[in-house]
Amino acid sequence: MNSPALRDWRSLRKEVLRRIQSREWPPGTPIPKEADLAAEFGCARSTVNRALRSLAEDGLLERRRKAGTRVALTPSARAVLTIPLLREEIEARGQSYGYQRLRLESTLPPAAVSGPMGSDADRPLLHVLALHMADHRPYALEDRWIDPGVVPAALEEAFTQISPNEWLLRNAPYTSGEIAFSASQPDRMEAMALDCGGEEALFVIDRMTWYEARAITKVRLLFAPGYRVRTAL
Amino acid sequence: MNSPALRDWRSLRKEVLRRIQSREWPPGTPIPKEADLAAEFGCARSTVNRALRSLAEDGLLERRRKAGTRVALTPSARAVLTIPLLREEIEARGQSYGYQRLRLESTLPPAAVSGPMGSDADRPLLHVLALHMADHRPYALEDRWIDPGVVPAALEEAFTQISPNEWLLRNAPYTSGEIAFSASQPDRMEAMALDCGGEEALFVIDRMTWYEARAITKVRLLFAPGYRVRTAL
DNA sequence: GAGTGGTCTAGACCACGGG
DNA sequence: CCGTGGTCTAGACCACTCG
Repeated sequence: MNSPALRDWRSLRKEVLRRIQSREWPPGTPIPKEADLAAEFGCARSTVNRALRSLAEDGLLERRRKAGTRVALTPSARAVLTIPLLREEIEARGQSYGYQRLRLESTLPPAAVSGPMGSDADRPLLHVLALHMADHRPYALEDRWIDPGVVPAALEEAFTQISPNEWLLRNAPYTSGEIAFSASQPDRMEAMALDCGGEEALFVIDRMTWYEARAITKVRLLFAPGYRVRTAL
Repeated sequence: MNSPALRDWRSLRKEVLRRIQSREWPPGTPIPKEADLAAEFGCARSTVNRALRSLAEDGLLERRRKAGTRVALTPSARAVLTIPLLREEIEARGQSYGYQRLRLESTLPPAAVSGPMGSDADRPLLHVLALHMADHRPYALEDRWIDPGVVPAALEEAFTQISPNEWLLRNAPYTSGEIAFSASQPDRMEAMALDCGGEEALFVIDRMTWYEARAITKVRLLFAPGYRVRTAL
C-alpha cells in the first residue's frame, strides 16, 4: 500500500513515530531500509534519512550500517535539562533577583577540590562563597573554586556585583564539563546562609568545567528547600 | 584567507566551534552566511548547513531566516540525561540486581495523585510499592500509581517478578512525559524500606507519562543515600 | 521586497560491519 | 564481499522575517 505521499521530513518523522508508538512496529523490529521507505512515501532517500536520523538521535531507533534500522528495545528516557543562569531562572519566574557575596579568599584547596580539578594541592585557588536570592529570600548557595592559573582575570574581580556563576560564563568559555545532581543535608553554616533547618533535605548541583585539559572551576550549588528541576521527556 | 578545505561537516563543526570558544567570534557576533562559509571552505552549502544546524541544536548558535546566524549570547548549559531502567543501571555497574514487591492494591488515589494525573478522584487506581536493590542492599523505592482505564493489562500483572518500571516500559508506550528531580527526607515507612535514617537527604525523581491525552502512570522514585545523577555537558 | 536559512532532489561515492 | 546507512554535491524552490 502506498501511504499518502509525505514529502517533508517532519511529516515522515511523525508517521514513523506513530508506527512505533502504536506498536505497528514493535520494539526490536527491523524497519524497511531507507530506499524502500523513500519509494513508499515518494520522496528522496535523503529526506527519509533526515527523519530516521532525528528519531535515532532521540533514542527511538537504532541504526547500523548493513544491519539496518531497528526500533529501539528500551526507549530509555532522555531528558534534556537546560541549566540557565540562576539570575535568569529567577527573573523568568517574575521574581526579583538578589545577590550577595559572602566570602572571597585565595587559599589552598582541600583535597576534595584539588583532586577532581587535578590542580596542585600546594597552589592556592580562588574561593568564593555567594548567595543568590529570589524575592529577598535565600535561593541558592554558591560555593566555588576557581583556578587563577587558567583564568587570571578572576583575580581582578571582587564578585560583589556579579556572581562567579555569571562572570565565568561571560569571561571564561569552557570546552567541556560535567554536572551531577544529588541530595544533601546542609552543615550549620550552610543552613544559616539559606535560613533553613539543619535537617532539611537540599537539592545539590555539582559542576566542573574545563578549557582544553585544564580545569577552570568547580562549583557546588546548594538550593533552598523545595527546589525542583523539571523537564519534559 | 582560504582555510585549508574542510569537506566534511564534522571538521567544519570543529572549526566553527573553535572560533566560538577562542572568542574569535565572541558571543553575539553575526557569523558569515552559509554561502560564504561554503565558499571559504570549498564545500557545498548543505554541508555548512549540517554543521551549523548541529551547533544550533546544541545552543551555541542562534539562527533566523533573513537575520542570519549569531553566536549565542548565553551558552546556557544543556545536560542530556539518559534515564535507564534501574535494573540496567545497576547491572551496568557490575552489581547484582534485586527486586521486591512490597505492596499492590487497587485504591482511591489521594488528591496529590488524581490531581496531576487528571483522573477521577472517585475511581480506584492501581498502587504499587516496590523496592529495587543493588548487591542485596536497598537502592530505590518505587511508589507508583497506574490508571487501569488506560492500561487494562496492568490488572492482570502481579508485579512480583518484574517491576512496574520495566513492565510499563515494555507494555505501555507513552507519547509524552515529564520528569522532575528534587530532594526529600523519607517518612518512617520509607526510611525503613530503604534501611536508612529518617533525617537522611534523599534524591527523588518524580515522573508522569501520557499516551495521547490520557495519563498512564505517576511514579516517585526515592533513592538510597548517596545516589547521584551524573552527565557530561 | 529581498536576503537568509530550511528543505528537497537525484545522483554519487564511501565506510562500516554482518554473513 | 556486498548491502546498508552516512555523507557530499549542485541546484532549486520555499518560508520566514527584517528593514
